[in-house]
Amino acid sequence: MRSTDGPGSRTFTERARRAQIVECAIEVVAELGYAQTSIRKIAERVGVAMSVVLYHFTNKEELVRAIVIESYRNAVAAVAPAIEAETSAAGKLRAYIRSNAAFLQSHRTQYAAVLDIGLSFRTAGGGRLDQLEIDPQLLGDLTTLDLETILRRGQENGEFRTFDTRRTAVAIRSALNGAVLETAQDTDFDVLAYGEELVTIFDSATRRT
Amino acid sequence: MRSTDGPGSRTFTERARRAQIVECAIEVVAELGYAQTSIRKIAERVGVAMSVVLYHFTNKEELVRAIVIESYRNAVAAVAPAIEAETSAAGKLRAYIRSNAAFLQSHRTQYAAVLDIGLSFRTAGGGRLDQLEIDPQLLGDLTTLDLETILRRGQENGEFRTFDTRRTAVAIRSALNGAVLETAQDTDFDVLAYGEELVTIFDSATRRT
Amino acid sequence: MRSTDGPGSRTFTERARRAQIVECAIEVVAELGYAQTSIRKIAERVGVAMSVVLYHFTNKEELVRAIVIESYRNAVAAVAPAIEAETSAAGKLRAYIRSNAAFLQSHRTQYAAVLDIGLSFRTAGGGRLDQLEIDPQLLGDLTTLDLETILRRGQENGEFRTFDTRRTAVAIRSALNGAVLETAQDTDFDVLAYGEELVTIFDSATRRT
Amino acid sequence: MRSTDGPGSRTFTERARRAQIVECAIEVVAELGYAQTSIRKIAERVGVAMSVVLYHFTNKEELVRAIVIESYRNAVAAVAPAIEAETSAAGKLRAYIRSNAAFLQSHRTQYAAVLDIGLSFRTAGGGRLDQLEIDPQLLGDLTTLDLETILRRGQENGEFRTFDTRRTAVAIRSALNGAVLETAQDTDFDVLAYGEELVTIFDSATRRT
DNA sequence: AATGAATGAGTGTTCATTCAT
DNA sequence: AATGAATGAACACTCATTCAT
Repeated sequence: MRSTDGPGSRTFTERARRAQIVECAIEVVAELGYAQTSIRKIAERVGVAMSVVLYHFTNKEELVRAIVIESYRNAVAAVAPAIEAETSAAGKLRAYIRSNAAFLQSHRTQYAAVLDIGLSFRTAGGGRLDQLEIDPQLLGDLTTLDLETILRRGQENGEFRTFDTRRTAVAIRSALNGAVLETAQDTDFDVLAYGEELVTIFDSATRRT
Repeated sequence: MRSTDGPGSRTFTERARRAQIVECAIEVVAELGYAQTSIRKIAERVGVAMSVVLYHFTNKEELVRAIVIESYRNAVAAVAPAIEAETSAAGKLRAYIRSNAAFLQSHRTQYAAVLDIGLSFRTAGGGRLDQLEIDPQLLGDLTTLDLETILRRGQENGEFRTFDTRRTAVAIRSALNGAVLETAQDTDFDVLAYGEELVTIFDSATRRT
Repeated sequence: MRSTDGPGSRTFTERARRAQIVECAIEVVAELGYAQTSIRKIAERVGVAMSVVLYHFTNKEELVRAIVIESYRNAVAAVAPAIEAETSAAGKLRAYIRSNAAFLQSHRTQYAAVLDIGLSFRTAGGGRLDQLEIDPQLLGDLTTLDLETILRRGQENGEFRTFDTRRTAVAIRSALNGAVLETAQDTDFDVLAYGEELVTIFDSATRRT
Repeated sequence: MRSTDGPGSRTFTERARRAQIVECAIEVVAELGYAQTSIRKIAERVGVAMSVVLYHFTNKEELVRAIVIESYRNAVAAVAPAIEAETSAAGKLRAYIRSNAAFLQSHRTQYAAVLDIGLSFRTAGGGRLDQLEIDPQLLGDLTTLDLETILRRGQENGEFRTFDTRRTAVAIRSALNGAVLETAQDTDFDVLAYGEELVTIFDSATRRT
């Protein structure tokens, strides 16, 4: 079993088990928080021995990597089409925010888990999630999803006014992430309405006056 | 030593040690993340035996509570005057964002630690940080700091247009918090400039058109 | 390893290890007293890492439960046949005392350990041994062993005179337990002779005059 | 402060504090059990700092010794007069059992505590309570209280029949101790009635037929 | 492909004891 | 006479990881 190889190198059974474990791991993290999640608890939910999880993933780090990749791909699959369906930069920005909010609401569990991992995870050396060095190929084509690119194109074609794209992109992503934390504390928080609020806010912040 | 008493009931030595421990704890959390922070590591940084920390704080929870209180008070002390110096709602909003950004830059470590605790901390019963039941008196007067109040007053006196104050407040706070995560990944991230960007964004999002 | 399952669900290795640990635990308790017994010390005697003990027993409470069950079963196996071999109530009473004394002498260590546990053990909630909620099935059929029943039957069939069965049963059991404490202080104490003395005492205390 | 000296070498204040600490210690042991009793908890009940307890007693062992002595003296004071009031050996035996039962009921707490200590306590070297080497002088004149002596004298003057005095004395004391354990489990247990039962039992076991 | 057994490092926490004041 | 501060040893327990089967 060589878990660093691509998915193609694995048998059907192996792929199925890995998927099952990743799925359960996401559930456990979402329920208990990453800090309280242990390999044993994940194995218990899957219904196998703890060592089975490590047989398929060698490392906890490896498992985390798999969770992140899987979640990213789900998010991309949900968000990308909506963005691609729009032609204008403003449309793409609105679609980005709305589809993220929608995905966040429908995949609340998964989103919360990944966000928690993103915040809590540290490598043995203390490094954060981005030190995980995930092969970009595994995440699919992210260009349409890159917020900064959307903003820059909007400026280039004159739809948007002048502002710092990097910082504005950070603001938008942070505001979206904030919804997850808010729902964690207040389960009645209306994420879709929040998304609309963000659309309004960033629309007026970006459009030519 | 009764850690539930007010600070006044403690000796000079005790107060000094507690302050020292809290300070080191903040550093450790900021460096390693809350999940990787242990009482032993904190004690090592202070240069005392682990049991000394527990002599002064009874609990890990007690220590966390002290960290949060200390940090909150610092933040309030840094942010409140700037807000109070402004009279208009728009001015208060700008002051809120700018002074938060400034504090965030100068107290990067502390802010990151508290944010991490706020995200990762769970009580023994699984409760989050707000279940910590901190005596509000210890945090000082927070009314001038309440973002939602600022927004509502601005709407009432006609400075701001109509929008949902709750959701907008969440967006502003989330955007500010996002800066912490961004600086964690990119130490060159210019927080003050980011603050200015947020001022512009939320100014145009709130002002009457 | 699921220690709540019956013994049948365990592998040979597991059963052997558990038995070995229980055996060593009894020795340590008998030697040092329950209060001074730690999992680490037990593990040391077994010759394994402390975590091995917890791998097999989950809890200290779980281990205590296993000790009690094991000892009880041994005692029942040693005492019950002698009682059942007798037909008269007086005969059963004599057999009860004698076989208990005999078992006590041959299993001095074990008996002392269980008695100590019975006296010192407290659950996390402060409950005593009887709060351990041991499945009665694991202890075997205890009806023939119930002292009060023996006494009552003897009264019903006219062998015994009138007396309070509950209180007399307590006296008999207490007197037997006392032998354990006595041997702990005086290793030369002749338990069998003590048993004969008790037989005489309680014979003359129960028989029709 | 020299705690090994007699009581005469202490000031009034010192003696008062010691008495207070011993009293509280007995209460704590009776409530929580000896194993759960710590010096800190005792100090808390007294209302002083933990170090005060150790200032007065140097050792935990020293404190235990004081508890045992104090309790013994109380018991002697309660039991001895009743025995001395009787002239016959049979009378003394009855008085011994009855006054012990009565003391046990009225000083349930204290008796339970001392019994618990007697069972749980071990010196640093693993020795039991009797290794504490308590100066017999501190306990007062115990000859009238010695059960074996009473039994032997009864045999010598022809009141009692022949039996082993040592073993019978053990049986009587064990039966009395059993009442403490029984009340610990069943608070409704009628100790005085139990005492009467023991009187009957050991009367018929000792008297000439 | 799966697993049971074992392990050592680590966790928070309690405790009796020492010592300077 | 009393105490606050500190400490190291011990405690039960959790965890990711290794390995033989």
